[in-house]
Amino acid sequence: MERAGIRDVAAAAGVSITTVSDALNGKGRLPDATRRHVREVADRLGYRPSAAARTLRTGRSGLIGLTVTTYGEEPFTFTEFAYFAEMARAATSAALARGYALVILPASSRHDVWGNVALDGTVVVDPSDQDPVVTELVRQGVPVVSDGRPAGSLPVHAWVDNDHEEAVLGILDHLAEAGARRIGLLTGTTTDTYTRLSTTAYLEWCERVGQEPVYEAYPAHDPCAGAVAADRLLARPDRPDAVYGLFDPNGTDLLAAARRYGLRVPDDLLLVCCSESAGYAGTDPPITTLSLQPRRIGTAVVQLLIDAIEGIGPAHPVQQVMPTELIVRASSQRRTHRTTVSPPRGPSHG
Amino acid sequence: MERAGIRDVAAAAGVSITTVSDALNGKGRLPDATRRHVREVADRLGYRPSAAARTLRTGRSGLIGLTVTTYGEEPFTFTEFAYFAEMARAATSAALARGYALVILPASSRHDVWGNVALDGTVVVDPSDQDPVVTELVRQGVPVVSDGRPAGSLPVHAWVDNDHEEAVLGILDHLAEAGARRIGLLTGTTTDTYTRLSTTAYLEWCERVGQEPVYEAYPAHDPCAGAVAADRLLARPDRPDAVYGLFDPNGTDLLAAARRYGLRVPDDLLLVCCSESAGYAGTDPPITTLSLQPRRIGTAVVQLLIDAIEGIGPAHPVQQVMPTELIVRASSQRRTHRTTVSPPRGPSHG
DNA sequence: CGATCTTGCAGAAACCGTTCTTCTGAGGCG
DNA sequence: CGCCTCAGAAGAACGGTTTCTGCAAGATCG
Repeated sequence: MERAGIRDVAAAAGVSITTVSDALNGKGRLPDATRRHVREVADRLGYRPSAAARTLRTGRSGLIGLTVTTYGEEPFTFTEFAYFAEMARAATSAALARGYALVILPASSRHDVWGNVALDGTVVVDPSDQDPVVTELVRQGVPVVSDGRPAGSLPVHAWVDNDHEEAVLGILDHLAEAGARRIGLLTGTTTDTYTRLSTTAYLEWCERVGQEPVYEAYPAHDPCAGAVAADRLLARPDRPDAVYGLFDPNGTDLLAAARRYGLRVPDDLLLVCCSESAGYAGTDPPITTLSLQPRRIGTAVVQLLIDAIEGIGPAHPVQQVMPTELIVRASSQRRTHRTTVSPPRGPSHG
Repeated sequence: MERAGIRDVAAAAGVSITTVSDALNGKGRLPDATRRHVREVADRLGYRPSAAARTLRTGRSGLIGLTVTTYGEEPFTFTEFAYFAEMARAATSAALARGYALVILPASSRHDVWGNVALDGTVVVDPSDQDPVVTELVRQGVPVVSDGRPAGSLPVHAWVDNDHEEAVLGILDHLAEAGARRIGLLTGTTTDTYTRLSTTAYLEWCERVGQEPVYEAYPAHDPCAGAVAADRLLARPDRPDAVYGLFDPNGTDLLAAARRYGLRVPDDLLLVCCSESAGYAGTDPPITTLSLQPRRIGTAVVQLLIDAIEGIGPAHPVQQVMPTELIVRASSQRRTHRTTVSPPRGPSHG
């Protein structure tokens, strides 16, 4: 039982190949009767046009790459895990809704894999400086949209990102309002834009309010290093009374470290971390998190990319900044029965 | 600047198209000098073979589908979230290592998307009974391997699954050993194989040890229903003194419910749930979880699928049962809070 | 020294749907 | 009645690669 081709349909319907193609794709000038007849015959034969042939002729594959920079062997790291999963999920939905499918392609994939897939465009998550793969793609004229500001002068067609400075400043203010007097930061040693922007925002805030910065940096892609860094931060002589952790696992890391030092959260230590994990609603105490809203980002990135592929919208670079969301939980709110220092600005949260 | 085709390379190198193809793919009978020359010219011209043309000719796209049954709009549900993300990650790595890329294609995708992608094979996660997409794929001769036993008589080429009965029995024994006298179950109302096998294993165990079953079932794909069901379970007159929850969020749901009823974990209530979330190491108390080891499953599924695509290995259905891993934490231990890692009773150690 | 093999490469078919061009009547219009 | 237009449909080119077949020229062998 051979797969039916367009010729088979043409022969069975008693028309030409052209007519079949036109009838099925709604093109050409054909009377409805012919159209219906051809469609019916095609159905009866179980005809499915060959995706490969169509791609070859039209130059469109309907495939979008989802590229993520890798550390070591894994497609994405532990720290980015929940973020990436959510973002990929939203991107998949958005792409599908417009008739495209997503191909997962880590930047460090074997070169032959990249060469073997016909991509109409690519989403790049957190492109590293001068990423050779991205550079090559752009050179070939493949539309590229990035999640996260492209580092350096990577010539992407558009990017979507959060306003990381704004987010950090908001959190620091929130902690200060809750009574924090020395806010520490758990940050990364990597040079990516997220880490860099967040850290400088922290340093600027410290300078503005006149607080000595208290931070520890660690290699964020190492799943064990976070716990050690959290410990170091709380072991310092100038121990902070509030900490913001830039990476997803920092919440549990800091909570565990606090327990080891006999610090009660939020009484002795206020805690916030950046995470998409719903688990932080169930820790004891629940931890306040900053959500980067990966779903909105994933959707936006795909829309922008498909617009670029289909030649819709502005021909030149688009930059879209998405809001973040602070999910306030017990870890960043002092108990009401406790004597609170009057907050530096604004009324305290009820 | 047009993209260079194989003809351009042939012309520039002063040889035939055949020679270029052979030289670049290491086939044919060519002296090394010619090979080198052609390669050099191809490099100079920036020649990249067209993936579409190659696919058309060879019938191989190098693309593997990753299909997941959907509830509502989303590609995968909240309950399966962490599992799926881990599994997809492992599958991606495994596929890439063998030169294939993964395409994410929910079973409910628009039909045109399925038709527009040339797939060499598909991984189906938890195929539902008589899934029309899978049936169609198999009919077309596309290799299909499933994660989870296929329901009904879905004719997949191979499947990989955990031994769910074994796992449940192991957990129940573990809880009984920790002192549980009435073990409850939080289960689902869905008819999928995982839920069905786990529940019947529970019922059998109850019968064997002479315990009256105490369980609550809820629609697992509803993110809110779990909390309600957990509450119901602990509100019963015959309240259990230990609970196993079949789904990922059950741990936090049960913990919250226990708090509401003033039950201490593990003193008054022992808790275990099936989850891949690392967050359960950081709750108070840390919760014992059963890991289905999605990474091993994702890897195995892809290996099996690619073997089938490439015609390696047994021509007929393979069934591979993977071990689970019980990560014992404080929530299921009454005495010392030592953390051990042990698989449930091995099948051959009887 | 002719027959057979091997080497090095070229030509052309095949893959299969889309699109561009052309052809044929039929009907409208002057 | 002849010319023009246009609906309707057919034919052929096209896209880029792989692969099968073929052909000369030199090497080997009996």
